[in-house]
Amino acid sequence: MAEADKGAAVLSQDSRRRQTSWSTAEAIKGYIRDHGLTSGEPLPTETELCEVLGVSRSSVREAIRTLASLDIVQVRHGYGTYVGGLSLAPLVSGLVFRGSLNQDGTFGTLREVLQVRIALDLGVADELAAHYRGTTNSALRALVTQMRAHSRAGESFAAQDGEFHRQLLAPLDNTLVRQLVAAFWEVHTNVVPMLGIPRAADIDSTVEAHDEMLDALEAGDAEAYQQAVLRHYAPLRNAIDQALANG
Amino acid sequence: MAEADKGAAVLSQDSRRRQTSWSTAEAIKGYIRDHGLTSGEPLPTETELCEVLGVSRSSVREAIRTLASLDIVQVRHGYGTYVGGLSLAPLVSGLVFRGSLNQDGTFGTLREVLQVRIALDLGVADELAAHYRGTTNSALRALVTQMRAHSRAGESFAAQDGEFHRQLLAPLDNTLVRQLVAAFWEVHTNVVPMLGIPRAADIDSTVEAHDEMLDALEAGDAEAYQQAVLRHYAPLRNAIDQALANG
DNA sequence: GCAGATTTGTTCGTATGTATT
DNA sequence: GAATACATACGAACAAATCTG
Repeated sequence: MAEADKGAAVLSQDSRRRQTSWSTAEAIKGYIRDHGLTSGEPLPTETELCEVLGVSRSSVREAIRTLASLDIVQVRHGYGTYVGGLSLAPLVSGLVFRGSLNQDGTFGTLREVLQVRIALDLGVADELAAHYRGTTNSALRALVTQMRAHSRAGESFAAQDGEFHRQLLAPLDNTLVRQLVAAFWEVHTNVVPMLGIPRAADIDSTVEAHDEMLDALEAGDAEAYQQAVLRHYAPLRNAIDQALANG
Repeated sequence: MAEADKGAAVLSQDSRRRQTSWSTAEAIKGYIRDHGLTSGEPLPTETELCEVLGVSRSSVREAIRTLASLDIVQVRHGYGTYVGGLSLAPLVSGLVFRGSLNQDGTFGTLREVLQVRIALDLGVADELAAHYRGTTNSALRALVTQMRAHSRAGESFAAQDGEFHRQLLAPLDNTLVRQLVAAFWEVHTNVVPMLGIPRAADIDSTVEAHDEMLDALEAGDAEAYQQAVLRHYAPLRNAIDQALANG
């Protein structure tokens, strides 16, 4: 585990260099790397790791718990420990917690998340337009139809919205971008209910913007897609600005 | 801790709902929230938390370790536990580990990180241009000068590059974006050395692109800034594409 | 469905290292 | 330097969950 340790260099090295729980976590990461394990494959049992690493079970457990919270390993009670999904779940829970700390921070977090979501959506315009040019996408259109129905009935369409964005970015050859977009969508939908903001009057335009985004992409027009993305986020952006101005 | 728990819903809810170490971590988060604690403020000692939460020390310790790995709390050996910086450190370490898993994944990770960095830099163009319009920034210019000197001497200028980007985005009224940019910069600089790629011949153009970015911003020209950003990343992008094609 | 083996989860007690006063 | 408070580490025991035959 020579070079890859540098990722943990964000922490104070010297003070933690000797601590067994820290080095144990690094050792387990090294074990995964050296044995070429990938997501879902089993790790040795806790007692086996104790022997291999030469530390007590308590230390192994704390190290495993640390790695589990980062989704590097996954523990199944009574069965075993496995390599985790390496997802962005820790990012989500951290940001949601940050947003839940205080009412001011909630609005601020949402505003900041919104700007990031917009930047990411705009940043993949070219790649998406190139992929969708000349295609027809009935599954995505169906989701918009469902969204429209729910919106007119005054109901939430979060599920369909999430699925739309997930499917829309599915062809992207960039796992990180897809995970980031999904993560910030999740933070977004978790933070919004904390605010108790009234249902925006112009929420319907968000639904229609999904259709416009798809229109633009199927026409291969990246710029029109970007404009539709901005219209898509406009109602929420207005609601936040208004709330920040009033509060 | 009613609604804010949803952030943890990414994990398998039912199986973890009853586990004390999981609920203990949630309880500590609730303690922080309910007492309005902010970064740097002290938490009760482990033994006090045991009494308040009614669980054993081991469970409290594992919960604290979980939260520490998410930078929600910070433990100072022999002194006490404090509310953490709520930084994006877990994101960095997770991505660096992902990049270290295998050689193929390293290039892939770098390529993906690069696309995200570009999207974020482009996404803040308007805000930066509005802020820098008509200003002169000697500190940033000095960093570019240092970069140029190091580059011509065949040395690394990573430190100055990181500082340049950090200072450039400092005026942004968006903590999340600044942290994300810094985090991905860190992942980037940690992953690159794993590849052993030769020094690109066109690396000098990266240095000059920093000057061009600043020129554009001081002129208030967001679009010129975006072009400079793309030029800034072009050498590395070429190196990656070439490596992916050859390997 | 049941019983037993395996594995993780929780707890306690004790000894040690570390930082502050 | 001494005293105090605290975190760190270890080992052992028992509880709970899961799989296998």
